[in-house]
Amino acid sequence: MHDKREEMKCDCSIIHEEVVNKVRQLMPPEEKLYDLADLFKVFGNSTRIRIIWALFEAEMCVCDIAYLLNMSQSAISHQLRVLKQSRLVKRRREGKVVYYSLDDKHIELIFNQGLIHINENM
Amino acid sequence: MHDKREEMKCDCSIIHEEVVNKVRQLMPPEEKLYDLADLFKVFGNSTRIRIIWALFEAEMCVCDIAYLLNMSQSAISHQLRVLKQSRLVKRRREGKVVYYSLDDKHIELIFNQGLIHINENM
DNA sequence: TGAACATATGAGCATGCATTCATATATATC
DNA sequence: GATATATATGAATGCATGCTCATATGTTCA
Repeated sequence: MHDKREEMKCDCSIIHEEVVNKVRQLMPPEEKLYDLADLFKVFGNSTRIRIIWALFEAEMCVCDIAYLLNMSQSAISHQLRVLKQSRLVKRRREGKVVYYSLDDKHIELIFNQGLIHINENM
Repeated sequence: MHDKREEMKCDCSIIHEEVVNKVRQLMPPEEKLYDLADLFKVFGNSTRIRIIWALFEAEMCVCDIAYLLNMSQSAISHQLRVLKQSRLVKRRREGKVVYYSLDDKHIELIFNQGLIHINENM
């Protein structure tokens, strides 16, 4: 039997064990928090943010987006792939052209809350 | 006088100039979108997400958080620094111990929207 | 003052990620 | 089928970032 402390990565003594235990119970499952971080990771890039915001206003093809954001077609295409994999956008092919649009109703709410934060705190 | 196309980074012809112009007008200023991406970047890391969520439940010291998340004191301290710089947490010193708590009312709304997204889409 | 403890921080390292470049795929038109 | 155009994608590259390790700072107490 060895002391619990020896197993700990945190190299300090626990100070408020009761608080920690309470918090541990109240927190969402680890897995959810990892998923949440992954979602925000997608939003944490200005190119993707700008693509998403552009798609709030209208469905657009890859070329439109690249022109709008003044970036290469390839760069946009790579990022659209990321957004597609996160199921945030959907595509529709019409001949040679592929149109992208948003595939989620919550994004706008999340973004608007984010903007409120920014406008009040910076 | 040279063709507008030659200045473009996107190596394709524009297809829907009207749509692009409309969208350009409707989008928030570039700067806001960069700030928004920066905010989400902070949330896009599972350690920071877990710290923030823990602080929803109670004020805690660095040591508590490190123990709760089973991470080193140094790692937590570095991340608290990031959160502090983004004005998401505030600190209060009491002797040797520094207590951290949330410094923002919007975070919870943003996170809850994020969770709604995750729960419906995964 | 000096020892003990909580926290902060700089440097180094390893990994992740966004873009570019070259090229492949898909579709339409001749 | 051959060409042109829109999009997709793999590899390479350069930069950002999260953690560790060592150490500094700040505070208490003897």
